[in-house]
Amino acid sequence: MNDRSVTSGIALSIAAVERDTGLAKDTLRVWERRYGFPSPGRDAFGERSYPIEQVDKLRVIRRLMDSGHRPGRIISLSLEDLHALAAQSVEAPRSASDLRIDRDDLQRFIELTKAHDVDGLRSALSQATVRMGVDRFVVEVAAPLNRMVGEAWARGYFEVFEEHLYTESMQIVLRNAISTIPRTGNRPRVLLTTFPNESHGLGLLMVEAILSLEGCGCLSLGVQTPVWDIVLAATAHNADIVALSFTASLGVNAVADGLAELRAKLPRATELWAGGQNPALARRAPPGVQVFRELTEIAPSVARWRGRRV
Amino acid sequence: MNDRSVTSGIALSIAAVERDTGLAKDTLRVWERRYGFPSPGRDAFGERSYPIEQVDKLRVIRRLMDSGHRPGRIISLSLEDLHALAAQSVEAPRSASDLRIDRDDLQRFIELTKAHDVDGLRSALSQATVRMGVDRFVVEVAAPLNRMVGEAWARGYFEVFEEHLYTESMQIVLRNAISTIPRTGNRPRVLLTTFPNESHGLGLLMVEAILSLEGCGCLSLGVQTPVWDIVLAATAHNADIVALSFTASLGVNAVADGLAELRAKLPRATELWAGGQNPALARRAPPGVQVFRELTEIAPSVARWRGRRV
DNA sequence: CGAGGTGTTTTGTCCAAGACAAAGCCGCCG
DNA sequence: CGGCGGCTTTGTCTTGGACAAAACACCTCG
Repeated sequence: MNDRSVTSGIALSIAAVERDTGLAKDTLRVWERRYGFPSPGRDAFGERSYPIEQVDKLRVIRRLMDSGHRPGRIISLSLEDLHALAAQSVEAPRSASDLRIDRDDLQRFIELTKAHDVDGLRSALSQATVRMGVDRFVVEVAAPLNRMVGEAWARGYFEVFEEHLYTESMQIVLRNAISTIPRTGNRPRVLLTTFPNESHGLGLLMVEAILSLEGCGCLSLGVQTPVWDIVLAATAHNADIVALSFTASLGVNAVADGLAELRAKLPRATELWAGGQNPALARRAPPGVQVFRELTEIAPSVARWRGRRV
Repeated sequence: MNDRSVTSGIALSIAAVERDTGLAKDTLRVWERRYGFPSPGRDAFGERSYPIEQVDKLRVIRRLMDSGHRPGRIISLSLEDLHALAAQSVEAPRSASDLRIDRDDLQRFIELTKAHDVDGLRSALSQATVRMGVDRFVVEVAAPLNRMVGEAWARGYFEVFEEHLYTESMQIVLRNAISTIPRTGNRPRVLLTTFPNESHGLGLLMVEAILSLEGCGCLSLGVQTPVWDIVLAATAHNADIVALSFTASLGVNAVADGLAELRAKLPRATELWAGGQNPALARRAPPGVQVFRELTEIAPSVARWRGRRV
């Protein structure tokens, strides 16, 4: 219809800016009203027209927000200040599991990614899989590497597309590893998926690998399954356990509410397991939900489940 | 912040409906004002609350619009009338490639999915791959099957989770097939991805399979890469071609604008290829973009590219 | 010094009604 | 039959206001 989002090369429509930055139109207007930035010009029809430099700045701001900053504090900074902030941003606390890892070793994978050497990265990961075995690979390489990549991205060291390259490569290696695991059993039957708006699927694959090694029957729905459909699938498949994975991309409340709703709708006999880096899981566990902070807790939990079901 | 898109199980917020139907919030409000449908209730905060049945109807309407109908004409029809309309409009314009297909044969895969027999589905698909060869499998099974599943879902025959089961299985089979293809060359170098909000990645895998068979150098970024990052990746990887895949989940305008913007930002020497079921591609092709309506057009195009580069 | 509770600020999303250009459709005239 | 002008339909943009949830700051108690 209206082709108002035509990109003239020097200025973008509000719809184009929404696409490029991920900031909703409403948000762009309200920032303009409150903070005076962005301050788009107007085209011949009286509609907002964003100069490309402002869009670039919006992109940087968006990235800083993803790593914890709030717009009101940073929106008035200059572009250089923003970059400086991004550089010093992450000095985060290390969890216990990180300390066990030889980070220098993992650094190699980061460098391969940064060099865009996808083939090298993929074969290095594959070699690590066979050298270490799938279980150690998942726990000692995949999991901490995911975290490092996330940090590198938040710091601005990685572009979005480099994070995509990494994710795609790791996904291929993990899927490949899973397919090599012989089927040694099928109980408990585990249904794996994520909630809507949670599009990160690597966690799911890591869990699937570990569970398969433990002889569980895994059925993955991929990412973004609505709550009601999780219930339908669990019932249809007669699942013993529903396992969900959460990154920080989902709001704390969405996680808590979703888990509560799912718990209420699931048959009582079906267990609900949740894991991932989402802060909602670091707090008290919702009733009836088993929370996993480390991948290493999975195997003992499977053993316990089998103990209960003897 | 506000997580108003939480799905309460019986009614959805306007943001959730936008996600589920692909209809913009503004469009939903203006339809309500003009046509009286949808007519959402209001929650405790005075905000629109869409009953699930209305969302289903909206989905069907969206589907019909994609095949040429206009909202004002069909929005007041009953759900049965809409289904009847959908059924008869599917009969009519059959594309050339569909005629070659034995639909009864594909029906088997649909039934395996409906029976939730994931192992059966997966091995049937794998067998088809080796029996037919990867290229015929992609063109004659994967592509039409995707379309059938999409239709079955729009018609309400499939639940969301059943569509997920199918997608996950097909993905595994395709990835597996791709990994068996020996590397016979690396030009043209093709970068594969989708735009943000386009989360369907099967099209990408089908294209990757065909291109790999043609001896191209494929690099997939997975789904949902922002325009600017596609440019960065294409430059970094020195890509000859950027290939994008579009389902109907993306708005017609978003496709046209995004392609125009991407075309403007890419180096002139880099070609831009686009394919998929999105109605935007059925119209006139945007300047500087090569549109593919059938997977079979890919191989000749690769040959032509090589001819140009001799 | 940390855990937990309370008040305040920040922030994203929603709402209403109006406007208008682009695209689709219809009928007229050559 | 085909091109062209006018009418209708349709999606997106506009302004300014409102408000709940999240984040933060501060305080208190163990």
